[in-house]
Amino acid sequence: MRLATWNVNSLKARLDRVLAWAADKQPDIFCMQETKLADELVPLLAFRELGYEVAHHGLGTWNGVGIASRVGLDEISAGLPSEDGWADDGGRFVSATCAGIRVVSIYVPNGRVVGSEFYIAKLEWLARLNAWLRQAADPTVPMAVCGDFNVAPEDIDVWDPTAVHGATHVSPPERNAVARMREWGLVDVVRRFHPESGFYTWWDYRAGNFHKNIGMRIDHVYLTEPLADRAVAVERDRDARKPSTYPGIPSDHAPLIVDFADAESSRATPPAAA
DNA sequence: ATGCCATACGTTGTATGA
Repeated sequence: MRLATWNVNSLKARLDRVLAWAADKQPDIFCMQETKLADELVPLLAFRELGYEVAHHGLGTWNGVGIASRVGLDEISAGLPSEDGWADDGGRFVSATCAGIRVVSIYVPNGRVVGSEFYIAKLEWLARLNAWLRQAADPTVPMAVCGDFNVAPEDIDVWDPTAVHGATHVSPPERNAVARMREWGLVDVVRRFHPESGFYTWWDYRAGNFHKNIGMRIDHVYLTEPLADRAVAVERDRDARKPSTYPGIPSDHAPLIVDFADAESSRATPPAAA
């Protein structure tokens, strides 16, 4: 079972590349962010040709998140709910159950500049996500929260912690919010498999930053323990960030891929050979 | 390293991103 997540930076502009990549990498569950599409403009037929159903939440122009699955797509929920009835209607949260896994695709607000109204809104959104975890989710149930968190959890996740524009993505309140997600019971599975520094998922388009590895690790796959225990490999597909590998211009983000052992294969006693 | 790029919207520019 293969799970992937990718900030595609416009599914409209990136469609050929995304489809070619999916056909090549064959994710069973494929979370996308920044589709920049309204729900009715999602190219469902193109995904269906590859065997995927798609759940999507987006208003168009900005944001937009989706989950493509070829292992079932049930209990679709769009928008981040909260106790007071507030829900994200900006296209930043969609969830569905796929092959017994609760899958969540998120696009956390950017925040722009520390202290700005956008930064406050980012912290509020992350607080609501934490509240949703504690109210509506269960750390003993297989769940994957995937997407563009717009937070680099540690200094090793950014090329220069002092140089980040406006100091967002690295500020203590943002990092604390993501730490609270881990404290609740989510595992940073990419870190578990790749403790090295400089394992980035985003590089600015400008100034050759990709080739100089001037970037940040801001896209994440956070798993509850029962699912993290099944993970056998984690790949960050740096090739997908290169112009030459797939059709069209690359996104400024690289995809993450997590491979899992089948639920049955973790049994203590393997099935008898046929 | 305050944008040299890329996107959307819409029209030769502005807003946004991280």
